[in-house]
Amino acid sequence: MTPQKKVLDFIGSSKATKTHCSTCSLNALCLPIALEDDDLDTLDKVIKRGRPIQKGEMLFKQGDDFHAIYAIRTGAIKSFTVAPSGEEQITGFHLASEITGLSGYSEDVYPLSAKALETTTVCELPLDKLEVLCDEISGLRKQIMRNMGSEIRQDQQMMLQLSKKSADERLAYFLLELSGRFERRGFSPKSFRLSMSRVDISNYLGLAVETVSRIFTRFQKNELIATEGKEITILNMQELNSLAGNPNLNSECVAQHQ
Amino acid sequence: MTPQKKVLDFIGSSKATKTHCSTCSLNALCLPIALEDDDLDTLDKVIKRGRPIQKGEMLFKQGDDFHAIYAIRTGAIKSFTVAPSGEEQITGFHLASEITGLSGYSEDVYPLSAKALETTTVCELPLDKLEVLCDEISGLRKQIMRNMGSEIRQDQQMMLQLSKKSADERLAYFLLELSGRFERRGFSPKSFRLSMSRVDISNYLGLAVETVSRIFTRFQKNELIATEGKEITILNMQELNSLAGNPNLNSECVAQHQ
DNA sequence: TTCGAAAATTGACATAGATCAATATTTGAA
DNA sequence: TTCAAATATTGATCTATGTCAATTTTCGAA
Repeated sequence: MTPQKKVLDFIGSSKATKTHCSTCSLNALCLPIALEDDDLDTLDKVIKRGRPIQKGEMLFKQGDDFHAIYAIRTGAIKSFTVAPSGEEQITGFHLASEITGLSGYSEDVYPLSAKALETTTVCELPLDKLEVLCDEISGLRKQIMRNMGSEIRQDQQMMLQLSKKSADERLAYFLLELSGRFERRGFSPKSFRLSMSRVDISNYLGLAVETVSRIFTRFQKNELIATEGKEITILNMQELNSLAGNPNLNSECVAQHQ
Repeated sequence: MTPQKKVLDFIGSSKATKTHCSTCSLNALCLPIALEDDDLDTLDKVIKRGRPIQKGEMLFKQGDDFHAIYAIRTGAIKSFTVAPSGEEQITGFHLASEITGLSGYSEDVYPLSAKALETTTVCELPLDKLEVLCDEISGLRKQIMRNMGSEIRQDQQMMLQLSKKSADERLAYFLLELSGRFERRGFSPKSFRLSMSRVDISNYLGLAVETVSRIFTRFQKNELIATEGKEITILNMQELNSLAGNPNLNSECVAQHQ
């Protein structure tokens, strides 16, 4: 595995750091190329590090001019579209180290809004500067396209969940998917913070709040998970996985014939 | 509105044509820049125009190496993922003039399969050549990213449909969305070919075949649509629109206070 | 043109999860 | 610390749509 420079580590620091990651996170802006120091400096000049965004504040709004993409340094945000009828649909949650705003590429305005779920700090990558950089640094272009590809893949995965899976399967999938993202960020996949409300979760999963709440309690009764405030602990990963319809995802040694 | 060169018109012909389109289709590779003749020649050398693909044949398969994106010249294809559990989920239909295979950018293999719904001809744009071209022609890169952005937007729209809308609303939305795509291709939005089966439609919309079938008959009884073989005619666009939850989408003159 | 298989339609019934309603718990501002 | 508002949980129904089953229609090969 080629060492990869994590641009986000760089973005996160005021000076260029040269951390490497062995596996590339689905959504992080990991570059499969080594950036020259010059390029790092250029990038540094381009990045805007703004004030923290408070819980409930908007990062950008549906219909705003598409002027930047954002790398999240700390915190979490939710993205959602609002239909002409007024219905809101949460299209995704973004955690630290992930990129948001990419769908703006569709037509020069953001087709969705992004709101902070907790106090959040971001790096703004202004589009005009990024455009120039993309032409200069071919690897950067590739990596942004890779990120967009991942978002497409993730959304299509979600379509499958929404159209084919039961409520139990959806919640199990949701928790495991989150868990995996924390793991890739180097945190424990067993215990993490659920910064979104039950309403947000139910909206995202296409279920009623009551249904989600009921399943949470049942999962706890069955000792699949434990919750304490916003913290959640996954007690039985194996079982949760099979519930989610992934017979043996995280199992290292479930050897079976055939 | 700036005249835009339709690369697909070019791709469709053996010699460079210079057609323009006034409005840019959501998914077509319309360039908002004018290509130089040199660039057109370069592009011409890159494009592979293969044998027609017969109904039921695969264009590419989930897990195949990501080596090309495809512009559809004639015909129609469906894209679908198959979950570890074996369930299939159709993630989209692609008609002539649209681009498919973009989600391959996520991780060097196609995360989904594409199968022809009828005899289909495509232009293959090999990735390696395209990469080089993207570096040379900045507008090309932008346009491909725009296409990816549109796909994200479309998928997220679909998430809303799948998680919030009733069966009636979904089918109405589906028909209108298709209609719109035909219109943008310069065909009648009122009468077009439904090349996908009821099973395909139901799978895509997250419904049972029986439900879709029932709604088709009901829509016909209510004189919203008429079908004859694979041809469908939209009789009452207005009503269908309000059913789909878009109170006044195509209405030019539904002026209302507020 | 005919025939068998695949696709579509229609009907009867079952159920997962929505909805409505009441209560409990958490949060955060004073 | 206290209290009101927001959020979450639990219970009792109701319903849209899935499932199973039986025709009917369409399609494509011989």
